[in-house]
Amino acid sequence: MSRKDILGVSATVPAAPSPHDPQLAKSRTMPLLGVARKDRDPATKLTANIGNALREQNDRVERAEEIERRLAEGQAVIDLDTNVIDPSFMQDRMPGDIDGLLASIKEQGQQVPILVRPHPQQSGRYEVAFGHRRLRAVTELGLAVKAVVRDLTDEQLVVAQGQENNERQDLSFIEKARFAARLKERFPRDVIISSMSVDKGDLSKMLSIIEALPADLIDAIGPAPGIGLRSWQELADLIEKASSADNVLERVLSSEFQALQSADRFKALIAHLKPRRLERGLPEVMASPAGERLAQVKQSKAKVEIMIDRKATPDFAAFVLEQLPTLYEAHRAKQKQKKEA
DNA sequence: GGGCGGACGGGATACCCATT
DNA sequence: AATGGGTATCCCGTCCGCCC
Repeated sequence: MSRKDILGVSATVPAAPSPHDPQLAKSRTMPLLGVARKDRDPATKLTANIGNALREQNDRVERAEEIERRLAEGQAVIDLDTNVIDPSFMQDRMPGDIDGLLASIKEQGQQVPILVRPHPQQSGRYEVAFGHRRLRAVTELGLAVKAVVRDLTDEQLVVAQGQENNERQDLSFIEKARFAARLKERFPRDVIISSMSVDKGDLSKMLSIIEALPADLIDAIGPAPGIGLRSWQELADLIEKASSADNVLERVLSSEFQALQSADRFKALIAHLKPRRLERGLPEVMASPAGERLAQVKQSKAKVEIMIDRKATPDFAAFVLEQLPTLYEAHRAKQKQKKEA
């Protein structure tokens, strides 16, 4: 699968704009430090006694130049004060446990930088494209955060955020689905598909699940790692069919449910909502009058599956197959008789 | 009899395609 | 765009044969 290397920080294809890059040529202000570049012509140098204030200013210019040089080389990782960083306008992850991350950063420092962009409305501030959890951990530890700064459009920001999530693959299905639903409020489907690397069919299902399930119910269940599309779809179907007396949300918020892990909470809810085995119709297991297990029967709207255990009744399966055409003929004859009657 | 490793099957998910 | 369904793949539990 080919992905846009929007970050320009890929190990194999480093983004290294040329010095004539129009992007660089036009950036004569330095958003990283909020200062404008002063041309250091000889006349400036002659004012040797210009005082500490100007010297400090030039120091900042030097540092900004260094940062811009490293940015141009696609490898700039800078330390930023966490107070000047805002979360992405597009939240993706439900609040979760960051203890492991905290311990790792405490021991080894922040190994992987976060990606930020200059805040589109407030100069001197930044917005996170990805690395929200790392930012939280570093903030809790009271450290400066290592960050890569990129000028990103809204679209690029969410694509970057989505791609990072996909590469980590630790976002649960429902978190991805919610992220997709949030993206849908602002972006066309093709942007969402490219951001999240999802199939359009799956995207459609994700969005319908989010529409079908009350937001507070999803919050109460939590991220439910390991629970995928089909399970959530099953829940949405069950919720739709649930009687009004069945106060599902209340049930999930009960202390009994909340004591469980998120995924177990989900499973418990499914078990709670699933109709008990039907009294009517064919039994799940067909048995002979003597109690011998003959076959297992699964029924759905579209089909009936009969599974015969070859070990238990070795010749029975072959016999049934052999008899099917005869049975069908008998069935047709019966239908014919009914019509004529 | 107990322990171990490979084969196997079932369940769940991801990916994909066809149809409406 | 929505929906339904098929296939591939992975994971996990169970079974079975082999060895000690």
